[in-house]
Amino acid sequence: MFQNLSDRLGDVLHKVRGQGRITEANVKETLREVRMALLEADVALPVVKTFVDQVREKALGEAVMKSLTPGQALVKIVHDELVAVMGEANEGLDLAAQPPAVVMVAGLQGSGKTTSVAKLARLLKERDRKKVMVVSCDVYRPAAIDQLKTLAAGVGVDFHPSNAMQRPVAIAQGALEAARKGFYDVLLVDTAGRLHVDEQMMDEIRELHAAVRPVETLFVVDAMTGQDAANTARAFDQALPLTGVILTKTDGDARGGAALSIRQITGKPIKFLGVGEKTDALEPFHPDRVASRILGMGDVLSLVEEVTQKVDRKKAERLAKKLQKGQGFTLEDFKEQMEQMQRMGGMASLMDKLPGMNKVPDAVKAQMGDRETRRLIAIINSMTPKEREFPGIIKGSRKKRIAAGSGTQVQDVNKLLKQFMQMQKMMKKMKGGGLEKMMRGMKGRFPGMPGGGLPF
RNA sequence: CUGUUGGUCUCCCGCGACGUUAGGUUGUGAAUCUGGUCAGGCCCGGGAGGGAGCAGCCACAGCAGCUGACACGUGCGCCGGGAAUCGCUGGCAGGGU
Repeated sequence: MFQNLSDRLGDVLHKVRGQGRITEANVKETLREVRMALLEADVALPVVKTFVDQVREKALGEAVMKSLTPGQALVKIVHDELVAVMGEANEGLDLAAQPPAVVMVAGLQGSGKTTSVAKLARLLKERDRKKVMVVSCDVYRPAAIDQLKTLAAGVGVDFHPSNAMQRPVAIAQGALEAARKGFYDVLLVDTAGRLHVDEQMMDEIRELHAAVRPVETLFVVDAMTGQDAANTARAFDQALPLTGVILTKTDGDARGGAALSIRQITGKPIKFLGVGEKTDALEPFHPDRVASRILGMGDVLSLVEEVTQKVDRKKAERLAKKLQKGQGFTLEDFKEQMEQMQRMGGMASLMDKLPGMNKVPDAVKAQMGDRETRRLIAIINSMTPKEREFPGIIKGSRKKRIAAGSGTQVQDVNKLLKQFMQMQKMMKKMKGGGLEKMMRGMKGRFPGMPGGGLPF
């Protein structure tokens, strides 16, 4: 995400990073380029202006000039300013109200409201252990209600039925009543997409808002609309008291203008980022982490959070214990590891968050990416349990069977076995160290990885 | 010597015992050369869709254990019934010397 912006800023700052001395002239030059980069990223002009001014003021202060590594200091200032622009700290949802806490979403057509509702429902259910109900008040778009119903079933939250013949306000009130009776913690209200110039529709949503009195009113907006996102948000805010923003489709947004502009223009915090199509692709918005990511410094914090959330603890522990007991690391374990990696969104999203990785060309990323991993998993899937346990028995005719069954070549099977042997050797070395040591070992190996420790 | 009556021997029938088999049942269950269903991966197709198919699962073959016939078998039983025999052996009755 934010690939272009990240590249541009990365280049600019790379130049100054190593410099031992910083003059007013090259600060000016640098800032000019930063400004260009931001404008190209479709960041709103006033935001760019204040941003650059702020950076200049601080950069010319004594702290930077006297610093032993002025380049580094400058980077830090840019980083801090980015954070400031985006709103300092992460703001979560405030659900402290008398349950059921109502959360309403609003936004333009096609911005991703319904999907965001589903994602949010899942997050609240899985991370915060809330009892969640969702309801759709979209009586205009065909099948909108069914869509939410399907999504709700997919993420395992309750859906309050409604149909296109009802009035939105009536639906919302009915749902609220049901949520109260069912002792739900949270009621998520999906609304129809609308334009802020459509008076009739804006009246409707005002009415809706008044009827359910949500504790959170989130504006859902497509990141790819750039600074326009900020403008529409502001327009909506004039009609409704928004409490925050969900920025969607950030995975496809190379520029980042929306993320950087919204806070400044509207004064509303971005609360979540939609980072993909699947229902687990919703991240809380942490300005500092996003700033780090933009500057190519990696977002190890998010990565760690994600790992702890998605790696199956029990399985990992079982594996660690098994290794400690000195039992072999089998193909089955190997497969499990790869599957976990897949669950984290594959290598691509993983590397997106690692420091220094944004210099790796996309082609390489793709190559070591999911496809290959999926094939490896497929190969192991074609083996019998015995073969997974004792790969030594896999000889010619077995290889032939496995290759045919998994749609690969015998060479691929050989390659996998070889990689597995290496992995096994590595595991043996780490025996006794437990999970932490294993993780540490892997982390150390990551940057120079191709051809190295991990099988990709 | 004759008659008679047992045992033995021989044969038949029954019962039993033992063995075997059909069947039942439980477990196990072929990497691939068994069937079904086929995740994943693969192939064809622009797509809609198709196709081959590994692992798994289910089943079947196989194997093992238990059970085991109103089915078959038995150098078996000193078990019952019958026939036959008078070869061997015992009892009883009558006659002769």
